[in-house]
Amino acid sequence: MVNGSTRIRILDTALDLFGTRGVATVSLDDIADAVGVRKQTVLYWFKSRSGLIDAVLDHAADELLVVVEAAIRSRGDEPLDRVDAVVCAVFRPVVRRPALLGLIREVTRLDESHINHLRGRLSAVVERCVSYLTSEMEKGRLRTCDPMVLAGLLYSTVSGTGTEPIVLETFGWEPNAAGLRQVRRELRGFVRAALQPN
Amino acid sequence: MVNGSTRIRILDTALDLFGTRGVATVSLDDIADAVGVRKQTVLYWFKSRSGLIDAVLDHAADELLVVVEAAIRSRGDEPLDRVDAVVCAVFRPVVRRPALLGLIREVTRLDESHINHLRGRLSAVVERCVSYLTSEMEKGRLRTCDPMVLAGLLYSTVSGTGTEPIVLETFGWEPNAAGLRQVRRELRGFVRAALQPN
DNA sequence: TCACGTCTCTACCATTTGGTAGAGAAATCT
DNA sequence: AGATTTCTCTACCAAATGGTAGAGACGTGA
Repeated sequence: MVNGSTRIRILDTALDLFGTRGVATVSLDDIADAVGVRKQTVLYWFKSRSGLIDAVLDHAADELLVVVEAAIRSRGDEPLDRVDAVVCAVFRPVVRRPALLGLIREVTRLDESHINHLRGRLSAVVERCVSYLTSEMEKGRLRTCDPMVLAGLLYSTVSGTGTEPIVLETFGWEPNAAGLRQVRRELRGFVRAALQPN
Repeated sequence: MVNGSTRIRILDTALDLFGTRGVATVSLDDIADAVGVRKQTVLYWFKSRSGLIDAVLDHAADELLVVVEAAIRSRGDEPLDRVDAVVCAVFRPVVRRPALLGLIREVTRLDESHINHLRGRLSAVVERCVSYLTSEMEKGRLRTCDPMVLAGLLYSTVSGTGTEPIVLETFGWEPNAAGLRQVRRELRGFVRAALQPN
């Protein structure tokens, strides 16, 4: 019988640490300590630090894909509603699992092999989003612009909002449940306004 | 006479490395090598790594403040134009000095003392922006919403777009001069649409 | 019972890191 | 000229890091 529990606990803990503190600042010892195990146990389950990183990225991509796919299918025909659903879906981990988006954002700091690894996992959703935006623009139901860059802008806005509480605090925001609801409300309004057909 | 040249070269190089590769992944040796000097020379000019980080943050804040202040004053009365000018101003370093925004974004990965240091340097502009947005909303010349959170959203959108070329590439974007102009055009349109009074 | 695979451990290693101590060259001041 | 300050260097060091080697505990199937 394969004992998955230790492996999964390592994966979960690593995701949290990588996502909140940044991949580069987290050592194998940090992860092992947090799990309550020795570093060599981590290296038993994952053959190197680099292998662990890839596994954690997979883990994160899985979580994110499930969430997004569900949201894309959820609501009716109107594109503004559908984008809104995706925004809400992506924002949910901000509350429930702050490390998730933080980890995705780490992509800029990883080296090429890890970047390509993650890209491979996410490219399907990305393409779906872009082609969806394209078709809705052609129907005149979204503000006309470059759908590819628009997708990037949407990503930046949502992920930035979710991963940079410190910046929001600088703007005077208070990090609590009410504050988060407020941010989500404004985020939805912002995106809706930005996409409104003209 | 104080020889500023070595000090300044260290500061500039450190800003570039910290901003592009992330503060945590850059060692004093990396910086020294890039400057063409020994690590101990770096430690002569800055009493510790932490001190260097603060100095680099100051350096970055200075550059950014000049740019933003000029833009705020530049254009006429219409708030959409003025915000547009600031967006363009902040986007300029993306081309000219990509590390600058990247470094500011590193704030989430720094420890509290550095965060507060940077906050102190930027709080004045931040407050000005928020109170400007507030007053224009009251006059009905911007879409009404929470100005504080809006400022954060604008920051996220612009900085994310500028600092995550890798993500944009995943969306199919090509990183060259034409691509950057395209991104800037879309960014301006996006922000304008999002702020349009309703 | 015995062999085998699973799982975590102790012990160790080479490399890299931030940082200290202090020497020596060169410019500047008296 | 002699003294002092400015600047960069060589030579170290202790701690932390990713990784290897291999032992021991444990359960399972033959």
